[in-house]
Amino acid sequence: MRKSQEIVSPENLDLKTFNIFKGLTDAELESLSQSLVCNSHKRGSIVYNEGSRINGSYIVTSGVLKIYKTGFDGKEQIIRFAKGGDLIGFRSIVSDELACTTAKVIQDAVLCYLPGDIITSFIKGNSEFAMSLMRLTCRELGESNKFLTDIAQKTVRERLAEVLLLLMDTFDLDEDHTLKISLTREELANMVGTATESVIRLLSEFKSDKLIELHGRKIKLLNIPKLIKIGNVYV
Amino acid sequence: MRKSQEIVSPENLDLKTFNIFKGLTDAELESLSQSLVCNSHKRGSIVYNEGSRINGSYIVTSGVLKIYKTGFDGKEQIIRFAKGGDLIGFRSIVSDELACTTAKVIQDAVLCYLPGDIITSFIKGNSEFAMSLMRLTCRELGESNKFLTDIAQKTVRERLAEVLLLLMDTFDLDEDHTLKISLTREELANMVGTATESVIRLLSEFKSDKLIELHGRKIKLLNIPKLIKIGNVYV
DNA sequence: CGACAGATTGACGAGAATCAAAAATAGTGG
DNA sequence: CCACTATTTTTGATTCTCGTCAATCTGTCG
Repeated sequence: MRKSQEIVSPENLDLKTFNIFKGLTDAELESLSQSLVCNSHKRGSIVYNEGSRINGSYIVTSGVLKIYKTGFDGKEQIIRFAKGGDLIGFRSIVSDELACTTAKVIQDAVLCYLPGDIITSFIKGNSEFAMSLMRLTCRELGESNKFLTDIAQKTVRERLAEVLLLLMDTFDLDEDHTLKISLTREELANMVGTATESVIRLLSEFKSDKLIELHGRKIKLLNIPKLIKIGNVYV
Repeated sequence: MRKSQEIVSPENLDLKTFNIFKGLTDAELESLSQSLVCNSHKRGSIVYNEGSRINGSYIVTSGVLKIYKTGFDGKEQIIRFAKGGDLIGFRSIVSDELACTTAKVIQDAVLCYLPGDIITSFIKGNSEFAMSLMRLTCRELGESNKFLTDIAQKTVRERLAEVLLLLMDTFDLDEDHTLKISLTREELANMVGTATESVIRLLSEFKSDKLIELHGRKIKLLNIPKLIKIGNVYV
């Protein structure tokens, strides 16, 4: 089973298109592109593991990854997804701790490795970069706290509706209102924080209520306002 | 009912003792102490409200605050506590968003206000400060993700044991193994993410099992290893 | 003393987890 | 491209944790 690790040339990569690098000078961008090593990773491959030491970060140029924690009984809790344009793994670099999540490819991806030293040197040398990285982290923290409250207080039904809407925001719908991302029922359950069977039952309830349509792993959203109402999602 | 807002002179405040300010130069510390306005806040007073715009941050010099989010049905979810030495409210400054939590005093506190501009200027001007603020945020993010997973996967019983241990780590025990912090049953429930009655029932179960002793709001930990086991808390 | 917030206990039901088994689908190798 | 296997999805039955409601009790404070 050949997985991941086919080198991709980073030359044709326009770093300026990555929001996070907007603040870098031309010289810094040059040194950045020198240090980048880009690889393609197949679905299923693990980029880094919870508990391991990470010495660098990865820029996602294409594909999708799930970032999750493993509970003490082995169940995964998906914290978020990463897609093209996202930077992953820098938390551990900055906080100087072991990785607190696992990053796994769920749609074939091209990732560019970025040594930790470069990140720290950019943070130290370029305050605008530092500020935007910090802004990113703070927003993520806000998200995480919101999600924490939802899981603690909302029912599974509410959370599932909310997750569908979240997936819509993150990955968009195609022309016919179908979520562009395909997840297994188990992955959905691991986002919602419930059992796979509960997700299945609720999805088919939503289907009978004409809120969604199911075609294998593809989910079509028929009635978004109602989903918003069910999920108690504001703004 | 006179609440909060008694001015306290900040002169006798040694900023160097605050970890977060370790990286600042003497000049910066000087300008910092010029800008500080310190007030005492009584139990029950709210420092800032979820959804409001914050223009500055607060250093906690003494006392305890709870930082919480309010769910759509009005129930509080406690995210964390802040005590002497902590900096609160800077997340919104950095991310340039409205406050995503409420900060409420639960033990009379002295707080020093710190204008947002100063924080941003320190971040921009002092890379060591930027780095340590970022480290703080990243650690908090790690915590939040861990807590998220726990709430999603652990039972109320496990979470209550874990919360008792967390309170031990955060606020210490006094000589006779009693938690130094006193919380209402409702506050405990809002940490654990459950109903008040459930906390009460489980606490009295723990008591019958000789794991804890209850004296009003004071909780004495009798069998910490067992609590660790129940809570599935590692390291 | 009376009022009030917080704590406690009991009864009950709903929501969700678990277990088991069958059906459908995807992935694999020849 | 087909057949075979493994994985995923689905459904049903059952159990049980936990939330809700209601009533009582306790302690505090003016």
